[in-house]
Amino acid sequence: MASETEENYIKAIFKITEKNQGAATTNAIAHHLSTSPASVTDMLKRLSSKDYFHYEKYKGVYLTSKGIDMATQLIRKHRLWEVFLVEKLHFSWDQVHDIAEQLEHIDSDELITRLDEYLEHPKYDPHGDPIPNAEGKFTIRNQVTLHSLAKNEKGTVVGVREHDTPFLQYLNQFKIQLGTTLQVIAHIDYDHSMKVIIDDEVEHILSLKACSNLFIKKSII
Amino acid sequence: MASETEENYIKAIFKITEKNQGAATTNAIAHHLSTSPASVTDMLKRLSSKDYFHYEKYKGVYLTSKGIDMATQLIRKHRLWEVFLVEKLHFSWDQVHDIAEQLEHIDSDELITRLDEYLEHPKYDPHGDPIPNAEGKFTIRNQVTLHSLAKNEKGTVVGVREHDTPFLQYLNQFKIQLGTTLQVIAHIDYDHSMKVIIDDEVEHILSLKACSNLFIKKSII
DNA sequence: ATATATTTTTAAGCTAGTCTAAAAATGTAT
DNA sequence: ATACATTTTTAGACTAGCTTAAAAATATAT
Repeated sequence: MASETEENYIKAIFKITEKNQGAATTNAIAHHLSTSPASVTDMLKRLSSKDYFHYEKYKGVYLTSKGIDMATQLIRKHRLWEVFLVEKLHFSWDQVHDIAEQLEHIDSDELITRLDEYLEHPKYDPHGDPIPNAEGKFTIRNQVTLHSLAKNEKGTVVGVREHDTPFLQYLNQFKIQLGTTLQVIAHIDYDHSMKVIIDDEVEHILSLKACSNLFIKKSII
Repeated sequence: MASETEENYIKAIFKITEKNQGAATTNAIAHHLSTSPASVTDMLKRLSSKDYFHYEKYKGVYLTSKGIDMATQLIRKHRLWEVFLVEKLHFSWDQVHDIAEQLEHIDSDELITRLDEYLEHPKYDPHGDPIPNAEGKFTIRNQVTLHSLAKNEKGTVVGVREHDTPFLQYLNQFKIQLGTTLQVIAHIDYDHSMKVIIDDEVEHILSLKACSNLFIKKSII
């Protein structure tokens, strides 16, 4: 059985390669796990016998299918727990990450099977991220960033790119959550911010940063 | 923050002293945690600076009120998770111990507060053990062992002394669970087993061992 | 009270995971 | 192509937690 640390390394490598296309570098892993590059090198060497990834000195690392499987199951567990925390225990979407980070390491297949069933097989977590099924398959969805919408185009919030508390609380403040409808009033050239109507009611200006981190499903108008 | 190992030591000491009246010995702790006596001595020495217990060479160990608080909170978390697993995820009472053993180490006060509320503040876990409230107070109940009931006396199953799977499955086989009513037909002198009527329907013979591990709330007849 | 058995502690050493500091390799700019 | 900057690896050392084997202390039986 893999240790918690081991699992965190595999998940970090998965997330980095997913974002960067190409091998996960020592520095990137160290940064992701808030540890030193020396510790990472050390760990990569020690774990490379377990066939979760290929490691060659100075070349970074990429997961084998065994490693991808493990990472996918961890993501499944993390996201199911997040659904539980929000849907059943009424946490808000900015409070659940750290707790799910612990819960994802609980070791019981039966538990996850039953939790998934209890939650009625959710396809997306409270941030709109897809939850892989027991076979590791993600449900892909048509989505674009708010920023890419043209003037007058309309859509529904289906996800957020970043999960950090400040961003989520910024959205809370505008009452923007999953399912909120947004319509573009204007692109402001000066700073690339956008004027939008939220839920057909109030008008607000959202920053470039916020607009590129909001995932939207376009409405057919 | 206390490590998982540390928490397990404190809980072990609590359970041993609770059962034995008096200090928890090195051997007893080692046995409880399936580790060597040498490891225990080592750990007791290292942890004794943290004020969870008093330690004197060759004298065993007993918890301070700080240690008792920690143990009580751990027991609270364990038992609340067991209720969740049985009530919400429909595990049976013989399947939940190992999973709760992991879940009890999740570190979040808010999580436990909300879980307790979600479960509607249960007073007892699926084995009939009392769940301490947030202040650490246990709800005591009038109970006796089945073995102590006299001929013709009647009562309701409210708890089990041992939680091991074989015993719980032995009870499943007779459809004995929390709430089941039992009436004593006869004490059998030869081996101290008992003849009982289960839920006013079927008659069975239960062994001495089983009878001393079943907690009963007597009915007023 | 002495011998024997049991319990506890000490000593030495192992693994997982971490660190800092220095050395080596790689990448980049002129 | 050389010099400089960055990244990665190596080396040595630390902590938490564990082990076995032997020594010391305590308990028990005659």
